Amino acid sequence: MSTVKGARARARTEITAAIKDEARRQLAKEGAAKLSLRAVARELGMVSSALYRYFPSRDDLLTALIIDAYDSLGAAAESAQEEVAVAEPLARWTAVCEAVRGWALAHPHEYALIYGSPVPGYTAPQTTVPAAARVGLVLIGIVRDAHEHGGLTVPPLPAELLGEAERMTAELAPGLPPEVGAALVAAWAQLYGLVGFELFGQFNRVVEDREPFFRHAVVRLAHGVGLRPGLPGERA
Amino acid sequence: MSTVKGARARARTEITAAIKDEARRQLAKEGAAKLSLRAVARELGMVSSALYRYFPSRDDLLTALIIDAYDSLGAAAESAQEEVAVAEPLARWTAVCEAVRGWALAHPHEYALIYGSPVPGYTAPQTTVPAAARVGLVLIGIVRDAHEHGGLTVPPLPAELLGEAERMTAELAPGLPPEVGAALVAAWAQLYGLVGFELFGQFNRVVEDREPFFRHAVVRLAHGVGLRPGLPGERA
DNA sequence: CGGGTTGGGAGAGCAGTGCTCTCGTTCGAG
DNA sequence: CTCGAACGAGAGCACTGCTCTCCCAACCCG
Repeated sequence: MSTVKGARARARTEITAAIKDEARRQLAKEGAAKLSLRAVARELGMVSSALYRYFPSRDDLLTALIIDAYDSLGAAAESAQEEVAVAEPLARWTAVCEAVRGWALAHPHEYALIYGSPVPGYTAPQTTVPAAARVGLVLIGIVRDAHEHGGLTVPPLPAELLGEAERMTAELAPGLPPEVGAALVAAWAQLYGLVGFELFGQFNRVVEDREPFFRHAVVRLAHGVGLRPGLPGERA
Repeated sequence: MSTVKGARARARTEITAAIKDEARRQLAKEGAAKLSLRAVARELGMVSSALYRYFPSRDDLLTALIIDAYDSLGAAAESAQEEVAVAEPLARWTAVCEAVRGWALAHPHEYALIYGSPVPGYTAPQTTVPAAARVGLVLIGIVRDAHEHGGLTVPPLPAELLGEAERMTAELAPGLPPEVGAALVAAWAQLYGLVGFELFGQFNRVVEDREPFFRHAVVRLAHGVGLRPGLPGERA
């Protein structure tokens, strides 16, 4: 697709991109709360009302930025994963987690935009779902590989959780044991807790040397989903 | 303190409280972003400029609400703890975690205010620190009791983390082994991750039956800091 | 009791915001 | 070539946080 297109359509995509770029710049500098449509327009040399030809509202602009942020984070996670051999699932796991943390520290406001407090009443449109899922899919893939090659050991579930664990595992990681699926979702949320606490200042005056702390926490998270240091597959 | 006070001082504290109450109402209904000084003043039948006699800026009002929220959450955690015997640390742990989750679900916007994305450039004033620490202190207390009565088993730390773990444990939970201190801080952040993911909608279409999921995750968190189901103290 | 001090409410006003509407212009498909 | 759609400019509305000035009433002290 993306045929030659007339000058008008070309201009439209270019201007749309320019608006998003400028908005992202303001977002990175001042945060979502201070992102002003008028300021973006001003910086681009256009008048504020013209901007509404491209984004029907401020929320729509933010939504576009959210999708981009999810994609950027997902891409970071994917490329981190690809740099470690499949046969070393624990190393893959930690690499991905550290990539997530690194991305968050490099793009704090964008991380806050996607994982921080959502605007009340604002429910993310379905458009964001695929982009948002990418990091989760990476983690699922790592654990699935480990499961197929080596086997995972996770303590059994309490009876009250069994049904729900089976349901959600079947839906998002079919083939994995339900204990692993449940542990995976929990680990995902906990990873987000670790990153968020550091990013949002909750570790100030508590944890000083964050990298080793995070590394260790993430390894223990991996243990929680059954990934163990030695014997990942022996025979890849 | 708090002597009879003249009518003027009395009115001041009353009006200050009324402003906070109305602000809290708006916060609960619409969220922090839409909390408007003018709307608060309007609702109270005063003019907006009068409100600045009580709070020098919108941020100061928000800070007051943040402290109140921390205190309310801390009180919820403390009272949940007190309802379970000291001799059952694991039950205490889960009770406190569930109290935190319950409070968060009951006061989503206030939870977002304290644990969500902070306004960029806004660093929480030192005033908030004691209130913010209460939940952490409760968790530390539970683990300390368990450690003194029964003993905890936590895997050893990697060398690179030992020094930092000793430092932070000495500072906020002296007496505990450094492995436990580090695990505790991590568990605290992870608890926040679990609650945040549920609250901010990240579990939508993923986890449906949240209570058992949370309960199980929290028990495994407790295992991570060394709390084990049986033998907590035998002899309280 | 009386006068000065001060705390606090009222109002106007400034600069900024998101968003709407109207009015020309210009591009491009039929 | 023409006519409709896309687009930019500008004015304007309702709202925001915050400041400044004015003025009254409560308070403290002699």
